[in-house]
Amino acid sequence: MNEDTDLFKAIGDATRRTILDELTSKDGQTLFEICGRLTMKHGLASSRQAISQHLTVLEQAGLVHTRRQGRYKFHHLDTGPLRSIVERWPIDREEPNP
Amino acid sequence: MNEDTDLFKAIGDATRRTILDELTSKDGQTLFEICGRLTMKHGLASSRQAISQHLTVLEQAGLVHTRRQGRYKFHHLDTGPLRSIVERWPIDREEPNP
DNA sequence: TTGACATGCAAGTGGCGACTTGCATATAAC
DNA sequence: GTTATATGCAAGTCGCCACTTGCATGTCAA
Repeated sequence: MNEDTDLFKAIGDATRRTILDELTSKDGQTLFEICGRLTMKHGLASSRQAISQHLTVLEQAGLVHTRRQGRYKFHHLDTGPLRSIVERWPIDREEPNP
Repeated sequence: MNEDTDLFKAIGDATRRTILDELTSKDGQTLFEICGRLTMKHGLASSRQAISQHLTVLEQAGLVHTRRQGRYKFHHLDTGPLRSIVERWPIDREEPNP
């Protein structure tokens, strides 16, 4: 599976996009913290295992990097791969002023 | 199904991304023209019906607009919806010079 | 009008992916 | 050492989606 496939597959799932939103608002969360905040803030009721698998997919796509510390594993957002989308097709960056 | 779901689902398929590539290099193609060029240039061997269904998905996502003229139907690219991706997460637009 | 061309529609099939379930491992608190 | 905490792994289920198949509709040329 090539890089593009990994990337687009990763952002193709609504729960994974919400996880990216969560890491945008607070970077470096643990799995349990993400689970809790997804339930609280976003009303999602996904199990820990489901979220864990989502994080694995995001990591394979290079959108999330992890850092181990004792029994904790912190997840960090990296939007770098998303730039390839912007560069692939001609996107107008700014709306012209009316 | 909300807008985001349509958009990310649309670009989640490799064949549909190749169609967007094709329309980027030559806009306003008919279904048959797209089929031919996908086979020639990209080595894809998808049937006409499959491509037609892909174009429907792209149109639902707002990435492709169509224009009917007699028995022909021309397909036009619109990258506008892709901007929502750029705006959703903080993407560094430019690499800093080394 | 007859035939060729361009597209549309709808049911059926197969595989991939999201999610669950159950257990395992590792670290830290007591 | 014992228990609780945080995460990992793997098999199984189920629904969705890409693709096919077959036929229908509409347009233009002769």
